[in-house]
Amino acid sequence: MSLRTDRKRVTKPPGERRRELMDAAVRIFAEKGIARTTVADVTEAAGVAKGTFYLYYASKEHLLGALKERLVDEILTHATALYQRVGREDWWALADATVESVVDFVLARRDMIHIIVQEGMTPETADIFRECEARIDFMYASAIRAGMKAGAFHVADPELIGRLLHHAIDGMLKHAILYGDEVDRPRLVAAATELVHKALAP
Amino acid sequence: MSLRTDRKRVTKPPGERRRELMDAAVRIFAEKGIARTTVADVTEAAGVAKGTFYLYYASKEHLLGALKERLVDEILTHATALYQRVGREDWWALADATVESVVDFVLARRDMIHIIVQEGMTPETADIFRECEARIDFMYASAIRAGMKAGAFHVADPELIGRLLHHAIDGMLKHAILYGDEVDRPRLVAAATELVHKALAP
Amino acid sequence: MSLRTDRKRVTKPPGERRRELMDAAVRIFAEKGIARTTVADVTEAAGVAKGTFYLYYASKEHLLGALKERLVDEILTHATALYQRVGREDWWALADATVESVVDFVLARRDMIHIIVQEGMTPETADIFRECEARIDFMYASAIRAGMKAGAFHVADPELIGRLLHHAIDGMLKHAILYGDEVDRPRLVAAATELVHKALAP
Amino acid sequence: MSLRTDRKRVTKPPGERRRELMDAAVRIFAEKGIARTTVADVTEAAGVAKGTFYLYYASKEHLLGALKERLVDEILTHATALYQRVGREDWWALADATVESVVDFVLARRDMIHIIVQEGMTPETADIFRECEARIDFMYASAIRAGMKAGAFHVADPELIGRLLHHAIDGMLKHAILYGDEVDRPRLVAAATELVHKALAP
DNA sequence: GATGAATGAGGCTTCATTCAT
DNA sequence: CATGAATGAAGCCTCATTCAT
Repeated sequence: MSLRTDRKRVTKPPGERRRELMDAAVRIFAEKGIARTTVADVTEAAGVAKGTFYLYYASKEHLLGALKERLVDEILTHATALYQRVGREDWWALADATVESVVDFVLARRDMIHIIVQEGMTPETADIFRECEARIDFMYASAIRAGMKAGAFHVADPELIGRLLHHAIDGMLKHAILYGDEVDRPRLVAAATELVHKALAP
Repeated sequence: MSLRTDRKRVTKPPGERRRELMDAAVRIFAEKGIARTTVADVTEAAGVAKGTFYLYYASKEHLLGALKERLVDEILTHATALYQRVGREDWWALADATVESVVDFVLARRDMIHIIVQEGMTPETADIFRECEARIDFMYASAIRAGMKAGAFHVADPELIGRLLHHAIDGMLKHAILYGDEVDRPRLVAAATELVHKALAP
Repeated sequence: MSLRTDRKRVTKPPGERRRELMDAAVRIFAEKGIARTTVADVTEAAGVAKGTFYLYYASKEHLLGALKERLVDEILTHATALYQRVGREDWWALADATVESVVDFVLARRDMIHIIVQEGMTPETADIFRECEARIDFMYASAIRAGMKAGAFHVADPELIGRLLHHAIDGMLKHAILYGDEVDRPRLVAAATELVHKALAP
Repeated sequence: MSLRTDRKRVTKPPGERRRELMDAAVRIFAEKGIARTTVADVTEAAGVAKGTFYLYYASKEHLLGALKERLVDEILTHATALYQRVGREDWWALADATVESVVDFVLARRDMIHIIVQEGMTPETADIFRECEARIDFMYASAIRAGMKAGAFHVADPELIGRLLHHAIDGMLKHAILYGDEVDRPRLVAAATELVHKALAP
């Protein structure tokens, strides 16, 4: 009945092992919750011995921190790429592209988002997210302001409208992920686009 | 000879004890997180002995369940009250009142919302929230549809727009609660109202 | 084959439990060494559950600290009692009594001394022993000086001679305890007394 | 790509490697205690990889054994050299020389003595020390007896007096080493010599 | 009902030792 | 010979839960 793989002792480059542990952790954390996941669960899923975990992370908490940082990096990279396009193309096309891009970005990271939504915010790690959100809010606000200057958009409070729209889409997706709902992407994109258009239209 | 607080052995009506435990739990959970809060922390905050806890709740998990149920009840009561007003008064006034009402409802429950946002969603308790959200979504969608029928509103996808608007405001508030931000209520209400108006306007 | 006592849940006064844990610890530590003794060993010997240990001591290290403090207290009490007699009785009789008394004191605490000799000095706990030894050295030196003033003793360096004599007897006893040797008390007392007499004689 | 010290793969004669490991171990053991020192600490201090350790010692325990044996060998060599002089020179000069020689021997091995005093006596290794001490005690006793036969010394119990004097000086030094005290060598030698003279004088 | 000492399962972490390179 | 990533047994400690008073 033993599932013990009778592991062969395999040495891998540190980067790869790290990634394997991270990926295994994301999978298991999303599946059963962080609190209910033991380090043993993670290492088993990653196919390594329990001790190996501590070669790469000082504790479960540290692994979580690394996961969050990775997500934050990806978010910022993604957001920055979109932000670069501001002013270089049609304002409404960019708005539409942003909606779609955000939807796809989040859906491509269901597990990780699930973790965050489920129980991800300890006082210690809240900071990196707050910082991340602040930067994104700034980009949204700046983009809206630029669009207003160009005469394309008009809103009374660019900053808050940006954040409200952000939360609208984000909240929708997180809700679906949290409850394991199927997402009707085209319909969601259509509705979100409608909302954004109406919100930004002069 | 005990060095502990020489607690008096006080008998209280079950309802009151229950409420005391719940309130203490909400306070402490919000403060240091559910996982990091022990049953002893809760009973200490409630001013009772550890064993007393188990006279009222079968487990820490059950207390959490009770807390969530209480919140869900309040949410539904609140939403239902608003929903009763549909069709009986001016559509835009009702929309505005709803925005304000939701904002106040959430802000009045910072601690409990903090708990939920932070780490409150276990697979077991997800169901009651999903159910709750579903009902609310239904009310929003119904109200919007009614408003459309009355010629006041116009949207392409009442259901999704309702949910998007809901998440816009909700997400905004949760974000503030999670990061302990001060909320500029008038400004938030103004921006949210602007968004709702634009979104529902024909 | 199970030796599990199927422990009855017994509540005892804190002082008694503490003492039981201490006594069990001294026994086991002396028997198999501190490093090789686990908390489980101690609790088993004390007839309590593992968790009970932590109701009384924060860690194995803390228990050790408490044991050492207890020993230091006993040593100082004993030394002080002897020191009170200085000047009130015959100088040589007091010297003889001191020798005997020290021998008996140490032999009555074989286990605890064993622990100390074996591996008892961590940087953290060294301080309380250094302090203890300093006080005792002071008493010996003072007593010898007093005896000199009274014309009974004569030594060139009262302080160092006091310490040398102290170490002579102490080292002898610790050696015997460490190696589990039988101690021929009368012979040891006779030899030590001879040494002390010759050392202090004018 | 490694972030570690890029150690060169150096092959050294076994004797040298052994000595390097021993010396590193003595240094680190004395510094932080045996229990708190890991094999990794030792190899790091010795500038070799962890695995290399096991090419030279079967276990941490074995290294400790080797260390102790080395000390015991040195002690016996030293003691034997002194013992050879018995009967060939002035009795009191030899006594004085012995005192000085012992003081210097111990002080030259502070670290190793520290290790022994601190926590070095396991049931397994106690034997080699007991044997060592027995031989030394025998030499002292024999020397004193010879001195008595020659009319130079007089004591009632040569064996015990020898051991007491031995412990007097030894204990003094160990105490200083254990607590990191500075040793006033001339004063200590003077006092110890005084004691020895008085003790052995007829 | 109320208490809080006692319990012990279970998770975290360390580190001596192994072994593929 | 030398390396150091990998292993996993072993121990520490926490804390939800029980139960004798």
